[in-house]
Amino acid sequence: MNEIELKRRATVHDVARAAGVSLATVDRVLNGRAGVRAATAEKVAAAIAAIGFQRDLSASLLARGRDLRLTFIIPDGSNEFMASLADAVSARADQALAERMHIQTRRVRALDGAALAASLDALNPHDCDCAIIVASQEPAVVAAVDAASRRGVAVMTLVSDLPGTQRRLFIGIDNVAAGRTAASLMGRFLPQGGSVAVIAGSLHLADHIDRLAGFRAALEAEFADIPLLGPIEGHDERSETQAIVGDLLKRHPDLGGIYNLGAGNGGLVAALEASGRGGAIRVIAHELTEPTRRGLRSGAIDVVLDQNPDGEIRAALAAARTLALGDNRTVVADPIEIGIFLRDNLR
Amino acid sequence: MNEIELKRRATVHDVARAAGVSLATVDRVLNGRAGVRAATAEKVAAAIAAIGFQRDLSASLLARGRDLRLTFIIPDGSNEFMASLADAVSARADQALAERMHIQTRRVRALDGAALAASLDALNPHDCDCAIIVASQEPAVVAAVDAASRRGVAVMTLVSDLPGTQRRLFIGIDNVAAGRTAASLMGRFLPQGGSVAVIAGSLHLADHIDRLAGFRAALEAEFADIPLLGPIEGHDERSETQAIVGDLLKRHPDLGGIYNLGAGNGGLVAALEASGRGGAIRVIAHELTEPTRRGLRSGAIDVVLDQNPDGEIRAALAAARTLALGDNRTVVADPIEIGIFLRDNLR
DNA sequence: CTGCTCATGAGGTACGTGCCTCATGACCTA
DNA sequence: TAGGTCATGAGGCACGTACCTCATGAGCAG
Repeated sequence: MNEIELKRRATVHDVARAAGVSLATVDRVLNGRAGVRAATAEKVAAAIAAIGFQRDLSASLLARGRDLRLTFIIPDGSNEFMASLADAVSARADQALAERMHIQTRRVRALDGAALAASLDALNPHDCDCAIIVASQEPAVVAAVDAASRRGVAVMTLVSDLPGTQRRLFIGIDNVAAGRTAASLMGRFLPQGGSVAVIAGSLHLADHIDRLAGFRAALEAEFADIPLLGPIEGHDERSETQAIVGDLLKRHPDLGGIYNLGAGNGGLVAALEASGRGGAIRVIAHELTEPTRRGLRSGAIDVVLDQNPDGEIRAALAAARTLALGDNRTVVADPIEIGIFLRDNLR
Repeated sequence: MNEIELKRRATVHDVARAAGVSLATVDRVLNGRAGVRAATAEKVAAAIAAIGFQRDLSASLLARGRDLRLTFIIPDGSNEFMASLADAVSARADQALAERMHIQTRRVRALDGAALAASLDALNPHDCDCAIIVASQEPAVVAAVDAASRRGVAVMTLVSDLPGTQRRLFIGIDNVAAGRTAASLMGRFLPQGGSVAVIAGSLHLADHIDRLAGFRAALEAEFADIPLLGPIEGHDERSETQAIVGDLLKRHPDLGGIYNLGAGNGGLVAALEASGRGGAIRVIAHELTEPTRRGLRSGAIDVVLDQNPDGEIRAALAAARTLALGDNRTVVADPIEIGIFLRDNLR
């Protein structure tokens, strides 16, 4: 009656038997070692497909006495979200180690393509299986990603993608959708006759570009009469963003809303509070961090769109494990959801 | 220069050495076998704590030639969310198997405590390490959960909790917060002078009770002048809910909003569309399923609060692995976020 | 002291995989 | 035909843990 041990996982032994070869040959094929005729390798590959063999990652790591080595490269600076991303990484480090994943984190100057590229160039497959980077779209970074990939260091992008490169996977939200959502909420909340200003961090960041595109498209489609100011680049810096917002508020008395699709929210909130126009302007920002939380509570910010750094790190770790199986099929990660936060559902 | 193999994970050998006992004794302690004096067990426990030993789950499962056995018990019926929960389980089955977790799913009649209890009673530790159930608050279920726990079958609750029992963990959203969020959005979106009706599935479900409490409290605090109708129980059934909504619309011409905190949304949307008052009533519902998606697109529903079944299953599997380490410390799971969906950010 | 129980140690095998050595035999070339 | 190269097989050891058997010695009751 009990259906215990119905199915047994296929092992390398099963593959050997099915392919009519020895264990050693299966091993040579699986681990890409030389000394196997193409025809024999074919037989083995066919057997693997036929019986649906999947390498046992844990046993493999155990046998090699080796942990998976991951390197996170995260922008440094006054961007609170990046800090929380780094925090999320260290919060997972212990759990990851228990699953034989060794995590290293490096911080590089934000929006500095050369620094990111240099950091990538320093990685070699001997001590890093996979690099997880927050990419900016610059030629040096593109080249470094492809070079790392050729060297045998898999690369995944986090938060901001780098399409058209050898990066194996992007972990992050659908930023076009995020921009659309911002537009739709802005349109609903905006008082009659106001204009909307858009602030971005950098137009070299894929995520910011995507948000802007989504925001523009949705606003045009649903609220075509709302005038748009910007985008203005605040470089994700607190002080620069503060200056921009202060200036906007001073020079545009008709300003009804601000969409900050980048970081620097400390400056955003400070400028709003200093202006005395706090609750009168509809403000949408990104990422639940200390300044945006404060802004939500005080009413300076109406909506925060969030991408849940902790969930992203979790997804990245899971994806890295899958990548490590050496699967050359496309790896898919669980999608990261866009969180919408109002004053009322603050975590 | 390279910092390879800085730290080695502690093994049972290290524990034996640190405690000054043999491997066999460490093994007896770790696996709760008899034949160890209390004083010796103490020494081993102290050594484990001192060197921070953590059992390697993968190696353990490998050695036992045994998968972790998990049983999901999910309500059956016309509740689309429960269907998507079951789908999420089967979607993860393969991946779980690759990590040596064997998943079984059972469906039992919704809101039928006796059926759920019987299903739990049928589980024995020989073929089930952990049961994951969607609980309803009934004495038979409480008893069955505690009995299973005593028998050696760990129990976790999913979606709807069962506090005051031996259940090891609850995986789900903060339903009080969800109710508060619904109230806050309803208050903002509601036209002047309308009343709000609340529909629940069952007041035996902890999640529904919590949502109701949160909704009431927040509405009272922020929008005390909005009259409340209900709660009316729709038993998470499509047709019953449809009848309730049709009746509400007919008998309350001043009705401004509906908060359906349970399921049966197919009926909700059908009744709204049939009434011709589609877009005029502010409607908030739970769970992104086929009917609520349709409702969002057509404008019949304004907001859907979602709890991401796929993420819940993932969290449940991760938690089950942690539980299996036999850790008697409290296990914590990643929190599940409340998703807020408007027409604009539909996945 | 004898005979017993019981805590503990010693050491083996197994799990699935990686990596190593060595032997064998087929085939090619000079 | 001799010598070489090369594909393949056979088998062992290791990783961290589980589980088994057997030996040893301490402690105790009679």
